This record gives sequence, C-alpha cells and structure tokens, in this order.
Amino acid sequence: MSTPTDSIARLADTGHRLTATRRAVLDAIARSPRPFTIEELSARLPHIGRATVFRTVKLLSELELVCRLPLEDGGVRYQRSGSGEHHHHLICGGCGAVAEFSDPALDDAIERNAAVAGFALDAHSAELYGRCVSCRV
Amino acid sequence: MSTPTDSIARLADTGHRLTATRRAVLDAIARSPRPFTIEELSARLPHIGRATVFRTVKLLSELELVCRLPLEDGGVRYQRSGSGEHHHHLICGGCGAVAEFSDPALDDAIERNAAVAGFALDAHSAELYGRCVSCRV
DNA sequence: GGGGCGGTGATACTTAGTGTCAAATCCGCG
DNA sequence: CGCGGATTTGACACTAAGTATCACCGCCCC
Repeated sequence: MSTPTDSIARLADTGHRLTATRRAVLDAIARSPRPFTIEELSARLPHIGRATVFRTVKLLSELELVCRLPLEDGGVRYQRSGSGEHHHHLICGGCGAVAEFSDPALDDAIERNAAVAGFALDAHSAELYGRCVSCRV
Repeated sequence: MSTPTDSIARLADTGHRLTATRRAVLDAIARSPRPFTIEELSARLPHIGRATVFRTVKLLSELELVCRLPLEDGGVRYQRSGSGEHHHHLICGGCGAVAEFSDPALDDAIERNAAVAGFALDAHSAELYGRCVSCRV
C-alpha cells in the first residue's frame, strides 16, 4: 500500500512541490479506511479549498497513487492505490469494499481485441461490480 | 443494427407505452450517424423536454437498445446498440468512432477474476480507448 | 533571504443527470 | 367510439462532479 511518504517521494521525483497543503491531503487520504468522495475528503480538510482537493486528487491519480472508482450507480469514489501498478477493481455493491486485481490474461484479451479491430490502444478501463464474500446473500 | 421498428416492438414487449415523444426520440437516434450527446439529441428535438430525452435514453439503455459510452476525457456519449447483445467498445480518440466487439475470452477472464476474489459478479464495464485504423498516425 | 514560478483559495461556471408535480396523453375496457 | 386511470411529459429547480479564472501566497534554488 502506498504511504504518504512514498507519495511525497513520488511527487518530488516528478517535479512537483511538497506543500503543506499536499501533505495534509495525503495524510487525510492515508487515514481513509474506505474509498472516499471528494466531498468527504474536503469536509475533513476545512481549511483547504475544494478546488485544491480536486486538483490534488487528480494529480495523485495521474501519478497512479490514487485510483478513481466509477461506481455502478454513476457516483465516483477514490482510493489509495494498493500497488501503484496497473490493475483493475472489483467493487462490492453491498459494503463498498474494493478489491484490486491484475491479470495478464485479461489485458491480453483486451489487446487482442484492439489489434483485431485495427486500433492502436492507448488506455482501457475495466470495473467489475458484484458482492464480496461477506455481502453475498 | 437495431431499427426504430425493433425498438418500438421492444418497448411494447416490456410494457412501455408507444408515445409520439418516444417515437420522435427513436427516430432522431436512428438518424445519428455518430455517437451523440443528450444535448445534441435534445437540440434536434426542440419540442421535447430535456428531462424527457434523458429519461427516454435511460430507458433505452436499460433495454440495451442504446449504449452509454463513457469517454476517455470524462464526457459521455450514446449510440444505438449494434447488436442488442452483450458487448464492449473500442472508442477512437481521433474521430470518435466506436467499434463494438464481444469476446468470450475477455468475459471469461473477468468472471475468473471475480470468482478468485470470492465476488458474486453482477455487472462489469470495459471500454478500450485508442485510435482507429484511419486515425493512426 | 529574495524572487520567480508553481500552488492555492474563492468563486463562478459547466456538464450530466435527477426530483417534483401538475397537466397531458395513451390505450384497455365497455 | 369514448371513459378513466395509470403512464408519460414538460418545466424548472436542484444535485454532483469537476473546471476556469485570477489575484495572492509560499516553496525552493541561487
């Protein structure tokens, strides 16, 4: 799991400044046990502007330190990236838990289909929605 | 490709009314050669309320007659469903063209990962972003 | 310990979509 | 046909997620 310290190093390595504001946002994210919305995060950082929270989370997600999770109902939550590596998500509709996984077979299938259609692939998204072990009926 | 006639039949079969408004929306969709936004569709149907256009497109997407396409830049477009069957999309970032494909190997990989994690899978999404043959550099 | 450039806050705006409710309309029944 | 109730519609206000603008602030390199 990426820590605030890892994230601070990653920011520095990519030429970004280590401001007190960013440290506070990273810290608040590190303390979130569950995927969070920007509004929730912002509420926990009352002296930091909402636009800055959006900007910071966007930056972190570009650095792959945070994942953006489009939910089945159209909402969006964010979560620390567990690995920093390419992965996909399993999102539980019961408790909101998110499991990460990566699977070369899945990525291969994606690449193969792009190739068949003659597409040069830039990116892809894949989210799986269901019920986790403890939320199954 | 699903036609307005198919769609009308599908609406009737699922207990929905065949109103003049819905016919007009279906017709406008049938005349869209490219994926469209709700605002574009609404602009072409000036005597139909925007909320109704949203409701109608949502209904059609629940019936799988229309696909909702989340774009790489965060925007959303819609398109008639080519097949009415389960499929995924390849979205060209150059011209906006959308190719549909379905691949049992991809769906298998998705199901396998859900099973490994102990999730009961409800739904999934997978969108591929790239450049189509004519937009490659 | 300056100063320039990146970062921040306030605020207004945009885009996509939902909620409400009265009025309109569809369509099965007689 | 034509009645009547359930569905659908339009208008409009509202929400949620995110972006634009711009003056001010403060990090960090010399």
